[in-house]
Amino acid sequence: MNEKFFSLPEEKQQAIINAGFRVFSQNTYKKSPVSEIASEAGISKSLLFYYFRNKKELYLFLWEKCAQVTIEYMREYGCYDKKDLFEMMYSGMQVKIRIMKQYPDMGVFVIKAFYEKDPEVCGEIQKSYQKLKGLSASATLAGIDPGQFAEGLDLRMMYREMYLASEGYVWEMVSSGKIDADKMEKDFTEIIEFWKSIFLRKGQVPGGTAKGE
Amino acid sequence: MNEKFFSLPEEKQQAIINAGFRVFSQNTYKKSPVSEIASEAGISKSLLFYYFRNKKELYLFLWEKCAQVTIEYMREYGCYDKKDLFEMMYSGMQVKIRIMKQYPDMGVFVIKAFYEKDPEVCGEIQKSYQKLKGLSASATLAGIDPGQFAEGLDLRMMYREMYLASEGYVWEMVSSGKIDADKMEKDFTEIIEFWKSIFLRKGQVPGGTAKGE
DNA sequence: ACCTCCGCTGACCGTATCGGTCAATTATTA
DNA sequence: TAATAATTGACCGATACGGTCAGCGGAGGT
Repeated sequence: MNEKFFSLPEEKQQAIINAGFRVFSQNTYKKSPVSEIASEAGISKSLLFYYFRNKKELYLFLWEKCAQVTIEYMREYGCYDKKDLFEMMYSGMQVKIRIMKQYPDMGVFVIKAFYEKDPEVCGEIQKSYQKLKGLSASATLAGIDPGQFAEGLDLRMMYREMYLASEGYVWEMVSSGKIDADKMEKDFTEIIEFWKSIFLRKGQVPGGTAKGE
Repeated sequence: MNEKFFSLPEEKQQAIINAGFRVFSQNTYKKSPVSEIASEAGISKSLLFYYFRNKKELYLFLWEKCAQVTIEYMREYGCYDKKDLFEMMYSGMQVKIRIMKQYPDMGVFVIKAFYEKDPEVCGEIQKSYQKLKGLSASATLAGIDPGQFAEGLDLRMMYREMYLASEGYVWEMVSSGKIDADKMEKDFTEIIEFWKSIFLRKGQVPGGTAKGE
């Protein structure tokens, strides 16, 4: 691809990227018109072909952008070095919110790309996915003090429950069409407070876990 | 549409319907080729145009099929007259499993159709949706005995939590590509048991709620 | 044997759209 | 103003689309 793309003003780059995410996430690879991406980004089709040699290159660039962005934000929000489970869930959700705010259609694009069947791209997609595999969520319960939780609580199920509920929440947001980052943050802290109220051992010093609020 | 469609063998009807769901759920209305639907259903394009006058009629038929199927199964599984909250969640999930089993792509089709922008169909979609509105989930917590739950539990949040987790679960299943009804049933009863263990008041007669197992 | 109905198809049509190119036009810089 | 870079509209060949239609082949009636 043409390196001059990166010297474009940030907003223009994002406009192009987001247009790509939108169109590719709404159609199959083959049925996604480059012209639609261009016009949605506010540039001509010719210019888009000036930055990216062809459709495939654009598509693969977007795919790699997803990985890059995810890793970058997870590092930025300190997802890798959280000790407290609730803090971990919280910063994980913050990353999702942050990404959805900046690239609203990235999430859907990722799964569509992952299951894309078109032989023109599916090979490269799968290959590049193998490289990233180890970095996946796979949040370990290791290193978490079990003593803080209510007696007899099944920790594995608790984690699964929290994971599913947060997935359900972003799914609800995604499919509702509109993304309100503030509301999401508010909703999710409420959910986390609820989790604390039901999962943590009763009779603890209030606010004694993590940073509290 | 041609009424002869309904005198087709059930399996052929379903093949056509599922092919429609698949193709329309993967592309925009305009970019969804009728020919692809036909070939996936194992019939010729001409025959498909024999049953449905045009693309729009096929699309709208599929849309109404969603409502019909949902209502039918919710009635069949007694979703409307469950007193116990966990039983309600359970039968609700059973309906989803049942539908996903028979029409794997219906769920995605519904939301895609709902947000379809194409002026050729979006008017009709919205109009017919208004008619169904009242029937939506909107599961009421009224009629549920609050005494059975743990002290100080926020019932509204509990319900929201359960709802989100189950949404998250079906989302996980849908996006994983493969649908294993047995596994889903097993997973979900496990989740419900977990809910009971954390939400119900402690020291109750074991198995005293609902039908237990 | 012939006719007729009917489920079903392949070939076809006019049009629209697609990926990609390129010469030309405009903005930028020196 | 000259040279260079950014940006575009028009264009091309190929293909895919929605929809039509004449006709095939088999089942039954006579």
